[in-house]
Amino acid sequence: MPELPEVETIVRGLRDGLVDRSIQRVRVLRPDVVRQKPRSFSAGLRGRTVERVTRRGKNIVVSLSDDRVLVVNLGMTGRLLFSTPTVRATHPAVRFTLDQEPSLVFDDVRRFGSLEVLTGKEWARRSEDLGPEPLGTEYTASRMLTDLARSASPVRSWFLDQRRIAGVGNIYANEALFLAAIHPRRPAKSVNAAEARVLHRAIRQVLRTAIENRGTTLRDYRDASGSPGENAGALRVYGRAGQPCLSCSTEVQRLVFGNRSAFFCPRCQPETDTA
DNA sequence: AGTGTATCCTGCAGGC
DNA sequence: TGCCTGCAGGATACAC
Repeated sequence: MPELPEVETIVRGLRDGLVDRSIQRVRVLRPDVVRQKPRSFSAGLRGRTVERVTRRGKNIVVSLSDDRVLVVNLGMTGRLLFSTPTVRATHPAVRFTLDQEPSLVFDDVRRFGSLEVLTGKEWARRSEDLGPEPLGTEYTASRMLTDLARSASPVRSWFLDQRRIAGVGNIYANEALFLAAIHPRRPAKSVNAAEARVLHRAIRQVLRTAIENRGTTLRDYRDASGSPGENAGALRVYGRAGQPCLSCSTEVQRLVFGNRSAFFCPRCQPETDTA
């Protein structure tokens, strides 16, 4: 569900209400979303104060006193919500009672999400396994080209691999490839320098626009206040199989590989490399 | 080493 | 109405 723009929106929405709050009580209602024993998970959080709320890839990173870090990955349907009378969790998995109202709840229908308490060092090591932040100033087109050149996998699959680039998921991978006129199944290493420049600009553009629109809500995604995002109307190919391409009116195609759907315009994104 | 497939889980939409 | 199938924004354990 949530990709970089959705997680960024949630993080921004959590900051004000969470920084300087202390965690008083943790109730694990669904142990399978917690990656450690519920007792040690709770013990690692209880009594600690929130110092920062940041994002790394698709992870929400809550930095706490005593060198603890709560890392939340939302999976497909996870939400991290301030629990107010108007915002009710439908599938609460973990509840956090703070020193002030409102409390915080991790809600997740499918329970593919995960929560974990780490030390700062453990988190730093984990973070090294993630690729660069696509919106970072140091992420250049030439860096992207170098990384693409190392992989023979389909470029859409390349985007989804968090070790290569952090935070991109299926929606924005497909959108960026459409903007760059690159077929989703083309080998990553077949993307040439000129195409990489366009693709680099495209992924950053797509992610920035989605952040401005507060994320894409297709079904489940909500921000920390329970509000949906407004980016769905900005999507050009994702989920539009059978509908006309917005550039050329050719039918948008759906193709399944790597267990995920890819959406593309066969005319705007020919499979044969133009390289 | 790198890549593709199967699996975790629930809910919803569409076909019959 | 109900039953069935397919599908979903993610990550990961495995087989090759």
